Amino acid sequence: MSADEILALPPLAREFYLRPAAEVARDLIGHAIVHREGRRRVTAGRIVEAEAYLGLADAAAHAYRGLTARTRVLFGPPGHAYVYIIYGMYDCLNLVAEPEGSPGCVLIRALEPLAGLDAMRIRRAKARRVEDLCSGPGRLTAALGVTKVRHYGADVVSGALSVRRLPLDDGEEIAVTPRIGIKDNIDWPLRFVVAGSPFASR
DNA sequence: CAATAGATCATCT
DNA sequence: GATGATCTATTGC
Repeated sequence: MSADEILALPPLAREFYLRPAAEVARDLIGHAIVHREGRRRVTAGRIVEAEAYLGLADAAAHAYRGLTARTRVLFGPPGHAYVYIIYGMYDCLNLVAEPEGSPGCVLIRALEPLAGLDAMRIRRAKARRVEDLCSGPGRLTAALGVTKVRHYGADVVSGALSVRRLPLDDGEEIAVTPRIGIKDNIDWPLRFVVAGSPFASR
């Protein structure tokens, strides 16, 4: 897809995020994450994998232990980016859902690259195949140039980092599984993936 | 192939 | 001071 085509897609409205996190996570599958860096430079990918984190009711969620300096934006209004660093090295991108005060969110786990593949290959020099560019939470942020310092709290409805409307292809199905890499509530079915997508993480 | 170790630091106890 | 919503390289079958 060309940068112009991507930028012509309408952003998802704030009301989209104003629902339970699990619902938002499921409906987010297929839509595009777009990072506009400067006038013509665009990196973008289609969400093929996402997980819901339920906040105060979910021991696996960062917000479970309440409001801290790190989790501040989770408790704020929906449609914003919650970016955190994991294992001292990797930035992970979440989208805040649910009304202000209710800290549900959606972790973006994998993208299918759509635009700016050249920039992605430079930032992810170790990835040999296209399928490896964005197939993991730490990978997609590296590929898109999303970081905590630049994007913590960013408004994804109107800002340089946005989520835009892109329908699922005919025949595509969404599979539901337990979440990955957590220790609590490991059986909750809150991970959503485009069934059979080669761009999902393991 | 699968299993595992090492990298590296913000965050919370 | 311990612990991660991870990724990569390496070892061993």
